Amino acid sequence: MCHGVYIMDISDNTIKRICSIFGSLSAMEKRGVEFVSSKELAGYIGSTEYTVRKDISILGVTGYTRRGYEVSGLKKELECKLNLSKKKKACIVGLGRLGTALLDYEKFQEDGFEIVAGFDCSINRIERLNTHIEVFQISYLKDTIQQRSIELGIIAVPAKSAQEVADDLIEAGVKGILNFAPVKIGVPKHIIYLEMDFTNALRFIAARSSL
Amino acid sequence: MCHGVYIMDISDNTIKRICSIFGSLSAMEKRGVEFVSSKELAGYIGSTEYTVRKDISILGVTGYTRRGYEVSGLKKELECKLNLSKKKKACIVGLGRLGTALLDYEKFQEDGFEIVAGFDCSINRIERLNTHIEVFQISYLKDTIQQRSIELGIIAVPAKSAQEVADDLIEAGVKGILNFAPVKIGVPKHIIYLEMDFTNALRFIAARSSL
DNA sequence: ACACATTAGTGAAATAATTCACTATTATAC
DNA sequence: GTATAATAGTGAATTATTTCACTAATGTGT
Ligand SMILES: NC(=O)c1ccc[n+]([C@@H]2O[C@H](COP(=O)([O-])OP(=O)(O)OC[C@H]3O[C@@H](n4cnc5c(N)ncnc54)[C@H](O)[C@@H]3O)[C@@H](O)[C@H]2O)c1
Ligand SMILES: NC(=O)c1ccc[n+]([C@@H]2O[C@H](COP(=O)([O-])OP(=O)(O)OC[C@H]3O[C@@H](n4cnc5c(N)ncnc54)[C@H](O)[C@@H]3O)[C@@H](O)[C@H]2O)c1
Repeated sequence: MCHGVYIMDISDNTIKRICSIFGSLSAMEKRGVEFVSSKELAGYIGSTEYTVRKDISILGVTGYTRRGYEVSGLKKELECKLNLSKKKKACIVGLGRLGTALLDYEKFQEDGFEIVAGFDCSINRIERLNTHIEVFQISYLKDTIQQRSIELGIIAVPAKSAQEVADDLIEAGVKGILNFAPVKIGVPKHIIYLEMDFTNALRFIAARSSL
Repeated sequence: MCHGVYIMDISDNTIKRICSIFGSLSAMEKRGVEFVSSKELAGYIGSTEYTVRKDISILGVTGYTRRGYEVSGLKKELECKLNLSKKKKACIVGLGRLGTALLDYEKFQEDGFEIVAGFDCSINRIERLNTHIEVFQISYLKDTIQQRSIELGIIAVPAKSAQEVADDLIEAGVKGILNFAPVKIGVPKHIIYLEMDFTNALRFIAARSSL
């Protein structure tokens, strides 16, 4: 952690918005933008200027009156507060359609997430894969995670195997899990867990738009 | 809409939880489970029994004392209230690694979302695709959406094209958009919009676990 | 130099969401 | 049949979050 801020006291909503802000800042930095106001940031992330200012001030970061926030300065501060400066190693379990799409997605790398291994239970599938990431049979999961100090596990196996895979990942020592299988996985409190359920997303859109 | 409930007055949080509950109920129904308590449901979706009961009662659905909710009954009620009973037609724009993974994902079909078309700007790519879904060059987007009454658009193009694609989808008449490009798209108020940003998800996990 | 407009910072107010506390009901055990 | 325990339903209390209202600072135009 950086200094002065107890990130565990900050709400999930704030952390999620700060992550979005961070993404917007990266894009702006690339475009050479120097300053950005809370109002503009709010537009980029779909929030309000009040909330953006409060979120940023919760992290103890300040801007400049009449100019807003200095883009690369704010980005560095957020990086530090959110502990995003260090590259993080991740692995993907389940190298089917979705898993292989994720495997070679370059943007993870750009954003500091390095996919250093892929796992699948099917030797056939592994042998047929054409990727520059190293892929292993699932039985090597624990050893590989420990040898390479992999901290993040991404689950892309069928729902019925997801819990089992998660248990193995946790036993091997990952600190966080991103789950793409459409099922809620149980994890101990010290493991950070997030689910991306595309079907639920479509349901939400359908419900809200009363199709 | 069903009757008696004004879905637009219900909070996003409640709708999202109800969507998750719906997913859990589908799984339970398949396993032949007959009754489920608010406590169990809370466990499945990662919430509390109080919140689950309140959410369900907001929709005007009731359970049975000492037994909980009747699984298939509750599922039918939610289906009706959330307007999930009718099959919804969707299309995918951008048939790269992610788009093609989504294209043939059978579970969408099972859950009432029918992918009826795919679009890409690259003729080469389209010709090389091996799928049972019909795929088109992007210039056919508007006509196809209108002829087939497609109501949902799924965006899987690079970030820099996402806004343009969204504008075309909206002009063609979709009611909702699910965006996988890591950029916030601006849409008019009557369009339901949801973003799935995997990088932000990883950032959240990294921040929370202080890797 | 001065007035004005813009913008961050922030405590207070308002709003929203969750949790609690309690009631009523009913299945189960004895 | 009665006691008990489990569970939904729900208004009230609590807690969390967002929005507002105001201050202070400072860049811009005249
Ligand atoms: N394909 C999509 O677009 C999509 C969309 C939404 C959700 N999902 C979810 O993502 C997950 C993967 O989907 P997919 O379409 O890639 O499926 P898939 O069947 O193409 O691939 C699954 C892979 O997991 C491997 N696997 C199965 N059990 C395993 C285990 N115990 N350990 C290691 N590997 C194992 C299989 O060999 C296979 O390669 C599923 O849970 C699915 O519901 C996929
Ligand atoms: N691959 C992943 O695992 C992954 C993960 C997270 C996010 N994403 C996001 O999803 C999107 C797609 O990723 P991908 O890896 O599949 O990329 P990709 O480059 O493999 O595919 C993009 C496809 O979009 C097509 N395309 C480009 N511009 C278009 C336009 N204007 N109209 C129609 N088609 C167009 C291209 O021809 C290509 O087929 C990107 O925004 C990416 O950031 C992908």
